Amino acid sequence: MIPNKYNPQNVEDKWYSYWMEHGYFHSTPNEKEAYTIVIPPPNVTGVLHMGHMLNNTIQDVLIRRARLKGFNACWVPGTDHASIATEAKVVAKLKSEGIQKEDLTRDEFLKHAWEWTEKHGGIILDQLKKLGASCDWERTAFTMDNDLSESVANVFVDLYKKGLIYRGYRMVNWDPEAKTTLSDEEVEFVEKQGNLYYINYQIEGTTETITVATTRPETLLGDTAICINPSDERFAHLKGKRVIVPIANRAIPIIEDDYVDVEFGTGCLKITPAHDQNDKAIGEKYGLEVIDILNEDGSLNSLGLHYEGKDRFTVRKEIAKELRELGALVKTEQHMHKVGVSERTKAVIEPKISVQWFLKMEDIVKPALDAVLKDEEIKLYPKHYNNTYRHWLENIRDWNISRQLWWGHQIPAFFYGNGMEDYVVASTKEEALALAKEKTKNTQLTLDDLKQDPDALDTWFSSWLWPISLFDGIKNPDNEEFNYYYPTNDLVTGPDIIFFWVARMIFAGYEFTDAKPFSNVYFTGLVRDKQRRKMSKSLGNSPDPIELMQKYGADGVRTGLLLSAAAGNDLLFDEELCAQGRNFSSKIWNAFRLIDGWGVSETIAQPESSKTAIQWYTAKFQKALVEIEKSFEQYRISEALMTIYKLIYDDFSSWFLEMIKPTYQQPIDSHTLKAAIKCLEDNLKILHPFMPFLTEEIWQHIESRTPEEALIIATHPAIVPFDEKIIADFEFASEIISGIRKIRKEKNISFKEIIALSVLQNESGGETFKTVIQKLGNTSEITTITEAVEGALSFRVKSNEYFIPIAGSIDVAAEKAKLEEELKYTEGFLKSVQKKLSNERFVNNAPEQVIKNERKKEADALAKIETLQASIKTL
RNA sequence: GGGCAAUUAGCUCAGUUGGUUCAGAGCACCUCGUUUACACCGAGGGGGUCGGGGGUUCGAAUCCCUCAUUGCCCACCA
Repeated sequence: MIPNKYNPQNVEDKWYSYWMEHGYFHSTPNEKEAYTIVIPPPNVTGVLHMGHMLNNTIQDVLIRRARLKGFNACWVPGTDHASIATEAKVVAKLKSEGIQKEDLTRDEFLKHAWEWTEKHGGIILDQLKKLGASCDWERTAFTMDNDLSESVANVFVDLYKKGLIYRGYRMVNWDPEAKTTLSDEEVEFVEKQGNLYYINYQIEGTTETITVATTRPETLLGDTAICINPSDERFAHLKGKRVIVPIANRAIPIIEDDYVDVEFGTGCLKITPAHDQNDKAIGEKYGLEVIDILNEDGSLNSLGLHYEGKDRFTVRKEIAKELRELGALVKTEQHMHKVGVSERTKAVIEPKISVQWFLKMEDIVKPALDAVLKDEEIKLYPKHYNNTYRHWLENIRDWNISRQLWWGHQIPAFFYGNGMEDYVVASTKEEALALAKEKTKNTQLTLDDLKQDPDALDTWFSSWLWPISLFDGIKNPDNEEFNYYYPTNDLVTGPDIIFFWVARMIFAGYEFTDAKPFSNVYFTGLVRDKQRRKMSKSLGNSPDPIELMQKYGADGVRTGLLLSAAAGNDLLFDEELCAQGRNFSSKIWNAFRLIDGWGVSETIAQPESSKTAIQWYTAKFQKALVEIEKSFEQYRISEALMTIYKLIYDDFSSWFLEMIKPTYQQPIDSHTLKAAIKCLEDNLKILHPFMPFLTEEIWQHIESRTPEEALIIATHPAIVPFDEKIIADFEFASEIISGIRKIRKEKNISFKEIIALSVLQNESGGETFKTVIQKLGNTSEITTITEAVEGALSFRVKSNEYFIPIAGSIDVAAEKAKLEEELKYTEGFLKSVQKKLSNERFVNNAPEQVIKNERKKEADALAKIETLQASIKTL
């Protein structure tokens, strides 16, 4: 009836459906305390990778544990529309069909995008089900759901009214590939080998030249000044003069500013306000003209003269060539520098001046700083992320929230005229009309006169509301669900989105709800391969999670991942880990089969050894429980799992079951069996968060249970006081058993052969386990003796000496050598202890307890030496 | 250029206020074992001068200084 091998494939789907069917994942507010997690929403069209596996396994462990501990556990799943990423995919797909985005209207494009979303969306959520994720699927959300979209619009309007959102003509990051602006956080810097070009500019009206060093010669067409340091003697005579821009043949002024570093390059800088952040600042300071020479796609416009229509990188090469031909290029040098690229498209970012929407950050971050750093309302794990967090918040700049994209939340600003200021901000077009009428005093305005800003909002401008908007806390802040589930408890995510998402959620929490969005943030590490390389599609080093789960079972993969996921460290993934997880499943399965196979007798008495075994395991289990609790408090989840792993593998299977195991084909007494099943069940409960499928399967095999008795909603074992002494005594006993086993092995004595054991006792230890030692060592009753046994094999535990007489001769010389070695070591040990004790300063300064311990060590060593010497003499 | 973290057994990591059990765990490795839950196993075993150097202390993996290496984050030097 019970299969020999545990087969996850047959079991996992069965239990997942069972749990779903009975609504165990679904949560509604009740009298219990809530425990809430919101999922970091994966990209709607994404597929599951190992990072998701780790992340969501941890969340599921936390949620399942909370459920067992009696909380009303609610894990809200969902997906993110991922503006840039999804739009890029749709554009690429259309392109492959010969359709250009530019040829479509916004509505047509969005129709394609929604089709794409519906086709690919949610795959990842189904994959999470395979993992066992116990999300409340009835709450599944999407950042572009109506409610969530309305929340975004409302928040925009609110911030605008508060004066925190403004429209500004600023230098922003331009992605020529995606043709949109990006926030500073979406730009990453990569080191690239480039050239430093030394270019001569002729001083107007002379033949003299001045040399400028630049990495971007193509921007020379947009130059509107040359800048020198006012204290630079070399150029003193050029002050107030003008230079001719090569190729463009325009005259531009030479200006002076301290900003210029005399040491770098030629000490002379060309100023292109349209294409460089610093140049723009200088340009504004000196009222310089702005000449923007680039198109949206990074090609040159008509101001690029004969280079019009050519890409900026092509122009860079060609312009260098032309300058060389003109004799204006003095030299080029290789130059390593950091180049900003788009986090999404990897295109080199172009600084560009344009009118965009910004969110003022200065005030909004204030409560978020204290919440984490001062009040510890929100705790980050590992804690050192506090530093990163602080640094970012203290140096934050205004957030550019507008994107020149269609896929996303369209900005709720409506233009009624062509002027910069001819707009109103409102969450609906109707409200906008009313506002516009009021503002313009023009009652003739109609809806058709209003044109909504075509831009969409940054994706993160919706996800920062996630923990709030999921419970409708923006539009309807007093609703029951929001009051019940919010603030959420734990957030599990990667440190790579600490700025994008985590920090901004904290801002939003305090700004819109006056409360923290969550209490704890657990940052997982990155999943890498064995060689520490990041997992990536291009390297092909990322295993398919679904295949892994088919091979090792979801429980096996979960366990494998978590076993090596030390808190806050990167995880070096190795398929071997999953094998370890699967082996652990088998081990538990077999332990269950053993117990299940025992016949039971109501009449036979409970052996002493079994009684002891149960007392001991009960204590041991409690001790583990305390450790596990502590590990969870610190989010050391891998340590908690390891504690359970060792408890079940070593203490339960290797020791406990062997202690109580009846002789072959004999029944077990009913007391012991009952207790053993109770122990097994407790094991299943604490393991369930990690290995939900296997544990539920065994749980239901043990006896038939009603849906109300399912393991997933069972009651977690409580921590109660336990007997420390019996645990210590077992340690002693286990050393005796090991000693016996070692001798059996060395001398090739079969385990079936009963041996006699006697002890020369100097200290107590292992007494409680007398019958256990007999059973597991297969020895006769242990006799206490007063003199060493001649011609017997011996071993020592602490200062006790144990003897096993064996038939036939023993190798006296070898035994003697062994004993002498042990003696030598003990004498050395004694010497070091005595040296310590004879040091007056040690005796005077060390705490009493420490000295007492040293004295005990000394006494033990002396006793041991005595027994060793006696044994050697006997030989 | 600034900041943070790490460096302990072949690998991945524990090591809480310096002092029993402080040199540990899991995996890997070696030996033996087809014993009646499990070879996806059992029993036993080997393996580290705690990155280098210096200092504080009776005592340092643990505290201080310094150097080295690695990783991460941040920063407008053309």
